[in-house]
Amino acid sequence: MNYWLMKSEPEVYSISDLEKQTETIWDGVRNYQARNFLRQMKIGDLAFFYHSNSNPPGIFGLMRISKTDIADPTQFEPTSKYYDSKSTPESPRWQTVNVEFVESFIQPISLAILKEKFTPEELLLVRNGNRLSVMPVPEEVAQKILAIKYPTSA
DNA sequence: GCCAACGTTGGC
DNA sequence: GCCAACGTTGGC
Repeated sequence: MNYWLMKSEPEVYSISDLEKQTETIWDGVRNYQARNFLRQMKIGDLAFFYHSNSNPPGIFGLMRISKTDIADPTQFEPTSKYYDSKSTPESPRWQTVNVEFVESFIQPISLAILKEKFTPEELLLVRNGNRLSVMPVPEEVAQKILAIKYPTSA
């Protein structure tokens, strides 16, 4: 089982949207490095839901990968902003996954905290200038994030 | 709104 | 294949 971090602007799609919807397709990723990570995901993997362009930015919840290797349908829709004229259904360029809601953090973990706790080597997110919207999170780092989230009194 | 840090595009 | 111009991301 692997851990991931996936970004979304809450004004576009937030953890509470996912909570209401229960499950959604993570469409619209058009960056090859991010897509390559999406291709590596396995059913049952866990992903931190990161709010970008928000105040504060940070990890707001947790979700689970529920379906993998899906051709992103928006690449075939000419009216979509994610339309890719060079992609065909026979050989789709962009794959993605379905995610299902696990939990919304009562106390979100802000970017400031993440920068405090982790080095750029441990967590790609805190690397200066990083714009990747899908990235792996090492097991050890994921456990520490969950430990911050679950107080030690438990 | 500003701007740094990227990724992509396209001329050559 | 190089690289300048351009577009986008995302923190602040």
